[in-house]
Amino acid sequence: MQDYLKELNEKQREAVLHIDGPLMIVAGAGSGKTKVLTTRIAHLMQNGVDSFRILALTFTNKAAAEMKERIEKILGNNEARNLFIGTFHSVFARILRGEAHRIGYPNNFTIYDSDDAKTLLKSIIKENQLDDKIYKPQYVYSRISAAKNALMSPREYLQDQFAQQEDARNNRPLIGKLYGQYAARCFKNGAMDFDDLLYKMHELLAKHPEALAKFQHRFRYILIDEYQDTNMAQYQIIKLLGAVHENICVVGDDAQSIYSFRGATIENILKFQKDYQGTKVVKLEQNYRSTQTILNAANKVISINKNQIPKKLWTEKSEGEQLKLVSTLTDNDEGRFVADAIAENKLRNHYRNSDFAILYRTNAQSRSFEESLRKHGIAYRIFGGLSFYQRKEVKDFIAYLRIVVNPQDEEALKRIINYPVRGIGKTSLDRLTLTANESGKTFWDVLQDPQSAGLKGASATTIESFVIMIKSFQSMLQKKNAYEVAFEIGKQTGIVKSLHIDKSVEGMARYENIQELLNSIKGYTETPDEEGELAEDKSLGTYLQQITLLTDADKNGEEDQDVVKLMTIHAAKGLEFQCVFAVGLEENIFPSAMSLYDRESLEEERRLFYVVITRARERLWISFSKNRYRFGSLVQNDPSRFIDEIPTEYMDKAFVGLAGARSGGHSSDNYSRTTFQRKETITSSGGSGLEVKKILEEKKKQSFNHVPSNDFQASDPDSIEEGMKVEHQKFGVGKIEKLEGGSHNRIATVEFENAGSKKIMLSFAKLMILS
DNA sequence: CTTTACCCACTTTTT
DNA sequence: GTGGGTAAAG
Repeated sequence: MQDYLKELNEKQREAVLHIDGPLMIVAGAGSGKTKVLTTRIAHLMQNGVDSFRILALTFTNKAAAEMKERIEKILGNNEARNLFIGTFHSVFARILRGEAHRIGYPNNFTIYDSDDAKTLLKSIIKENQLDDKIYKPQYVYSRISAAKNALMSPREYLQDQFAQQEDARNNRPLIGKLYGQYAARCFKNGAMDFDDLLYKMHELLAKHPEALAKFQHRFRYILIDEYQDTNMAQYQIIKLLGAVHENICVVGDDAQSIYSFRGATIENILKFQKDYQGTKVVKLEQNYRSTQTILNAANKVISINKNQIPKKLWTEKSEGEQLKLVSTLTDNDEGRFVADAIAENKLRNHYRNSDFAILYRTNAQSRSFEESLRKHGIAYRIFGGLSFYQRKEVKDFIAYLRIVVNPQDEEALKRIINYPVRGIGKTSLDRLTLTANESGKTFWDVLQDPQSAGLKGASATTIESFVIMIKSFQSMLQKKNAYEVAFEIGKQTGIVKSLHIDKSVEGMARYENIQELLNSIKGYTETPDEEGELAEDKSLGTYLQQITLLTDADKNGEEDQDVVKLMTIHAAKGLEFQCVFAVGLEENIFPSAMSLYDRESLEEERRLFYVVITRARERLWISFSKNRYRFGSLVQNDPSRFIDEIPTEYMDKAFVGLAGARSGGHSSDNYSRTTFQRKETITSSGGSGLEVKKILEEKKKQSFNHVPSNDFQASDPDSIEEGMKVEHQKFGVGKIEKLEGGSHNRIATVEFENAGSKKIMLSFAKLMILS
């Protein structure tokens, strides 16, 4: 038996050894899914399958890169380079780059990211003289996206009763019309949006038998990661590609399906067996990641969902620590708690920064953690959010490159026609657009002849010189490489110079970003071609298509840095960490306010909760805050309903204070209540930075740094009386000032020597009577 | 045509 | 708190 097979358990081996015919692997969280996938590919190659004939599709560039790397390791040679591994979007973009002419697109088509798409939609909405408060670009875009993901053309959309009714009911009956105009404009601009990469790929295969045959032949073995996240379009493409040989292997976990908002449907995983007769099904249920306790909690939570493939994760690992439930008064306190806990656990349990992850529901929640980590001097990195290539200055610069490659690209043109300011204003622009739309010419064509749009004098001449400049860049492309052209653009437009002069903090950051962009182009042009890449070249066009599909999370090379990682739960899927902070567990945030009204989306939120729990190997904190700033004003939320779904036996509630008490009535479960509230003393005191720091340090001491005495033992709460001297595990020594309330929820006001005055619920707090 | 000053809507999650 | 869009002033 080959070495690589010895490292697998029985089930995993079963999956790897299956070579021909459809295979579905139901892989629970942490069950070694990537290992199986990579080992199976290596095994195929060991058994004589040509590496050029294997296609593996993932959802993130990172997952693809990791797979490639691991296969290389198993094989110990360069054969893995020939594999076709990538995201759905990047693989299809690459294929379309070679085949686009068949469907009437230029091969150097532009890829619109969602910003470009929304900008274009906005102008179309305006042109139709519709109110963009009713026809919100975002909303229209998501409707169009849904249509494309369901492989519905504009014409079909207009004929589809369900879609029409839906739009009529929402008082937006013209979406179908907008969809048609949008698609036409994209086509005219030589541009595809993200969804088009799937939609057009399907069109290519469905309408062009010779192309279909070519790729059916080329890809003898197809593997798909995260199958539960595929949508209709992806499903149909795979079906077409695999129709002849049916050597399709899908890996998925219905419990981790969290992308239905993007058109993903669990249906795909559920109907796989029906579509492919004789599918072999392998279930991977042994978890190699988390402790027993974490797994128990996760199993319990997910069992509440109705729709799922039954499975039960188990582990040989030890029980481990309880989950720690934390409540704080404000979001800033939450940030401080997490930073404190990281500092403490690094010392006490010898963790490194990189062992920690802070995972939240929305990107906007990162702020308080950034602040507190910075104050503690703990290195961190935020993943997600705005990608480098989406920053304004970078996009502006890239717009020039886009024009040079594809002058039909109207969005890019409009973006930079007056950047830097050269005196082509709104009035001229409107005229040009109007003329272009009326004559059916492209925007670029109209620019060639500004007089035809009724422009004369200064505006006409500036446009003429703009066109000449762009044309000179285009001709440069013949003789010079991408980097040299980009450099010239930066120089001749004056962009680089003007950013260099700007000495404000933002200005300097922008300058650096442009330099980084130039460096990245340089790096790209100078890296030699990889062997076996299909239709791969080092042109500017390829570069542009690639970077549009890049996310911030994909930035490589910085992975081994010892930093705390901050990201959304979505972004954390597929990753694991020793210690995880699941933060912001509050109603309206997690579960999100948008998901509260139907079972389906609430179950998806619960799967998201399942995902965050199962990211943790050893320790897991779950935190919520009573108050939180949103849009600059304070809002209050109840603790998330999901907290109640974890059995109390798995939870340590030592960090839950009065601050977390429910205000609503549906509390079924009491949290232990050691008081954990602190008054905000430093908010707007206007003191110097140094003073603020001092106060912060003082506060830190007060709240966490008391080490309980060795013989600490909680006394019977009923025997506590006013005036007694007591010790608290966290707050230290204090004196009982006052007792209130009845026998079951007596509240004591305690004056602590170091921590100030606290209100404490006696039935839950652990106090030891000293005298 | 460009700059400035206010106003508002904005927060799910991403290739 | 922010960023983008609009209206009025320069």
